[in-house]
Amino acid sequence: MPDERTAPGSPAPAGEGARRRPTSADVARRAGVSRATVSFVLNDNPTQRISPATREAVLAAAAELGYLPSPHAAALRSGRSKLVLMLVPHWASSETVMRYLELAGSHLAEHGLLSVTHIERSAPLRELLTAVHPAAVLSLVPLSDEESALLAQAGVVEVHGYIADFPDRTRTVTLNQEHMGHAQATHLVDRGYDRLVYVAGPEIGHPIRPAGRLAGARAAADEHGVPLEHRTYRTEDELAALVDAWHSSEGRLGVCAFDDVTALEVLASLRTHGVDVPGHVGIVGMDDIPAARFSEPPLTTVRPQLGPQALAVAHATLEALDVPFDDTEKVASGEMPVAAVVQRSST
Amino acid sequence: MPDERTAPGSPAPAGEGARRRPTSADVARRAGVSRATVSFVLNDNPTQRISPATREAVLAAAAELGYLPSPHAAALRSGRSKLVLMLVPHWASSETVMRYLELAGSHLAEHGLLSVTHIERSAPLRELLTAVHPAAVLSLVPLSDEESALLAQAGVVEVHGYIADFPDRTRTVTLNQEHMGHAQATHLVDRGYDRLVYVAGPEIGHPIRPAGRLAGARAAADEHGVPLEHRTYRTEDELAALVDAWHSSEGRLGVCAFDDVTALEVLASLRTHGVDVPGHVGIVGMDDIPAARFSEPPLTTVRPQLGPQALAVAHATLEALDVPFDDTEKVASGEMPVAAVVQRSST
DNA sequence: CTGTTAGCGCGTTCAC
DNA sequence: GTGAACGCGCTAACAG
Repeated sequence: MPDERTAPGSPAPAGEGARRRPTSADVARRAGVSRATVSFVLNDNPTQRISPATREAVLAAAAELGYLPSPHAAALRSGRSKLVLMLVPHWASSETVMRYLELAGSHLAEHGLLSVTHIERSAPLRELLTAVHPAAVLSLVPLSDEESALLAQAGVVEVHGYIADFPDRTRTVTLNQEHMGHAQATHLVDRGYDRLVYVAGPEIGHPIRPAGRLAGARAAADEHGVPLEHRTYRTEDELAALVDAWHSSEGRLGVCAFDDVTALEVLASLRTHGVDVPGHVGIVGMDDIPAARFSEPPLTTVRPQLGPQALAVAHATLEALDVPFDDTEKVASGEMPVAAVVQRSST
Repeated sequence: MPDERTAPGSPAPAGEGARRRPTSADVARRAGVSRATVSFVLNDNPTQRISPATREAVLAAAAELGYLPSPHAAALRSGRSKLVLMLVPHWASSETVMRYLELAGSHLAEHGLLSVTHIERSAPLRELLTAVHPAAVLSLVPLSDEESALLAQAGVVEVHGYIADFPDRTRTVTLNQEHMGHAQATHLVDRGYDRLVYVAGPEIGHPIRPAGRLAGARAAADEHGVPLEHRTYRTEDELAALVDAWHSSEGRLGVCAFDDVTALEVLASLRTHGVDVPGHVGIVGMDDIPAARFSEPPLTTVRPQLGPQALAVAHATLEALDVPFDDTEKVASGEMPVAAVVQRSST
């Protein structure tokens, strides 16, 4: 690691777009008042009375200078920042997850909390905390004990908004995986499939295990007295073998796929083998990706309900930070309606 | 808004994880040295000689206390932060874009810059700058004049890493759209299609216009003396009409689709109409989404090369911040190899 | 009432 | 190796 500080190559680091940011002192000077007054006006401090005249003068000066209070100074003084840091594992940066974070971020913004996302991998948490000091960290996956300790020491509140089933910690909201499998299986049973299979392909680079979804599907199968098997495949050939067996089986088989991409792969194999879909075999995916609409036949799928989840995690964050919020619409994290079947053909 | 501060529900808001963060003064006390010494040791300040003994003492004390320097105090003092804020419009939070940001973030991290992402929509930039004061802002889309002015006033460097063709500003790196269309058209011509169509569907919620990609496709068509038409559809019926016309046309028609989802939709319609793909009509998508592998037939597509783009934008950022970097691998932004054809069947 | 002075919070850095 | 000042916004104590 060539640890050259200021390389000889760059002679004058000045000049850059680095114009000095106007400070409250600048505003005070321009308005002909003290810095304290500026602060009182700009923060609408109710413990102080300021004449409309000076008030106007200060606001005008601030506007003309394009004054922005320094987050550093403010946070340093008050000890609390308005920032929420969302931690996303790099394998989870999907569109769905991003929409989830966006929704949660909107809710937090309504309560004065700004949120930014860090896609983990580029730098360890310890280093990250060297650059930002958020009021809270919202993690989509469990944090290690070291990381938790780090946050505790830094006085940063820890909130968990899991996108998969992980062991609960304090302040945990989880996108319930059981519901997903349950919805898939129920849909298939309702459509008259009298035998179920839960299928997962090779997991490519993410640690979400089918266990939760499978358990949900199994529960639904049990409720209806329908048998359910669990199958996985690692290669195209293994998948072909599965499909082959299904082809020559009796009755109507319902397939719950781990996700839409898996479902599309299975569906492709079913086509290749000339299996009658949805007549002999029915299949349901999970996620409702755009491509699901255009397969042959179009894929039935289950869409996660991100709205309630996002709201719940936002509430958990607000609560942890002692920010008051209207809890009439508070969502019970245990009863979140996380999945709904999207009706399409294919079954 | 019921502005109750400490809700009756939570009796003792104390005890929270809010233990006071240890400061450099704490470390100094514990090590029996001055705060200045602590700073020198922890920053490996080369202008100061510290005896190994004190050095050890300081490091030990810091470790025992779990000391983390406050980013606020550091930034306040030094005037510069190590943070890069990436701005993503909410319509662009796709997997591809996230991978792009992740790659750029990794490069920046190698040079001591930490990056966080803000998905625009939840809060305006002005408010955001109230919570974080980054050294640079990296935006994926053009900023408004107000926003630019805001950043300039705040002394924040502005870098553009466009994911589509937008008018260039200073420090702009663009994921060249022409290359994409060019690659699609070239592939089709190479496969013997003697007539081309560029197709775009209804754009759903994003402002990326096909113009650049279309122009690239046209250029490729011209190079080979092949005619190219531009077609758009808004509804399924309009698409059906297009496909119908193609069905009864002469020769071999090559279709360049705006993106993979569009391609899959067109492909579905081609199937419905019984068009011979890839015999009579060939089609190429753009993006290489996972689902492309499982359509009927599997979709040929073009994958954007994010690596060079990410590297280029990271370099642009480092340059703007006067951070020295090894520019032997510097990428010329004008000549970025942004697209490569992924071989599949279908054509 | 209206506004000012002074000092804090924390890490960095200059001068001794 | 240390003392002290600094960067910037907030607010308790105080004066007009």
